[in-house]
Amino acid sequence: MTNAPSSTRVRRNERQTDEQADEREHEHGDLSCPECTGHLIVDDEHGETICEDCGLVVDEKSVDRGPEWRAFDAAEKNKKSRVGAPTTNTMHDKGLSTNIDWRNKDAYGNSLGSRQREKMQRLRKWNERFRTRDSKERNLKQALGEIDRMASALGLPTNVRETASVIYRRALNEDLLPGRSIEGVSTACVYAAARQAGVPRSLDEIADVSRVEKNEIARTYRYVVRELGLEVQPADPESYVPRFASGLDLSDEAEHRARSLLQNAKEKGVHSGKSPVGLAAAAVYAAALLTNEKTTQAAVSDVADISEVTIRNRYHELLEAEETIGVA
DNA sequence: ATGGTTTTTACTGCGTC
DNA sequence: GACGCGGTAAAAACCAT
Repeated sequence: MTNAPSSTRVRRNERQTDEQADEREHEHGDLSCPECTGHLIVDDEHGETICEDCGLVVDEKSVDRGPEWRAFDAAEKNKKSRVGAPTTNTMHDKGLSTNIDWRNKDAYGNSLGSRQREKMQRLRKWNERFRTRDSKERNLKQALGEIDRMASALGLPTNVRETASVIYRRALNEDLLPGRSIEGVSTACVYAAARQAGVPRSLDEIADVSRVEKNEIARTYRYVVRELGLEVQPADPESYVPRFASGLDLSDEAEHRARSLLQNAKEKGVHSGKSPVGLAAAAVYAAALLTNEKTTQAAVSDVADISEVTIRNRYHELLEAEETIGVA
């Protein structure tokens, strides 16, 4: 940013958004503003002397020790601050938290007395406690953001997001996270939550909005489900029907038809071992034919992410099941 | 790792508009 | 001739063992 020394600038309300700013500003003796005779304040952060009342910038000679660029809120400010140790992403807290050495030596290398040693033990213990708690908070915050992002990308309702967050929290509390990425676990939580809520999304759809490989999602999902004892029934083909139907602009009648087709199939036990998505897609396609609504296999395959071949196979089976029911 | 099952890919033929 | 549909064989993916 070109720090043009304009003669009179006015800064209002742009000031201290965080604690640190408090210390940088202090009263500037008995000087008063040439404009309004208000108090002058030295703002070391920006190297300016400004009027407390009217915001007039009187002097801006001193060195700017503040953050690199302008910041519009506290978070951004922190990010752009020049101070602090270099951060690393390899540690859960980016290496910014306090570490207490395990050696019982003081700064000069002398051994500590027994009282001091005890004190250090207590400090270590508590420091550790706070540190891990903090890391969990941070972890959670990031995960929740991620969950929200994916959920809205998938058009999932808020109750699913909440379920996902709850699952995530549980995973976090049970220490399921170490060794797994936040991304992966939050994705798995979304997947699980969507299924539990009866609005399942296929692994492929999930993988599309996640930064994690499908394989890892599946693995993490199984792990989370197992460890948390989550009960997730195998996805019911019917739960896919509404989404596909509306994606194809089909009538309610067709949708209803698809459901009854599926129920029939269920009774005949046609659906064991087959992918529920395929069945649902086939049912939707068949229903569209039966209600004389225009659809193509290609269209269904597109909205359901299932190959046309599979749709054909399934929908033959569906119709067969329908006939045998009619005969029986 | 392996074998069995399901799904996908790729290709072909048929009928219709 | 392009399109929708049906079928097939081989490859790939998936799953339980």
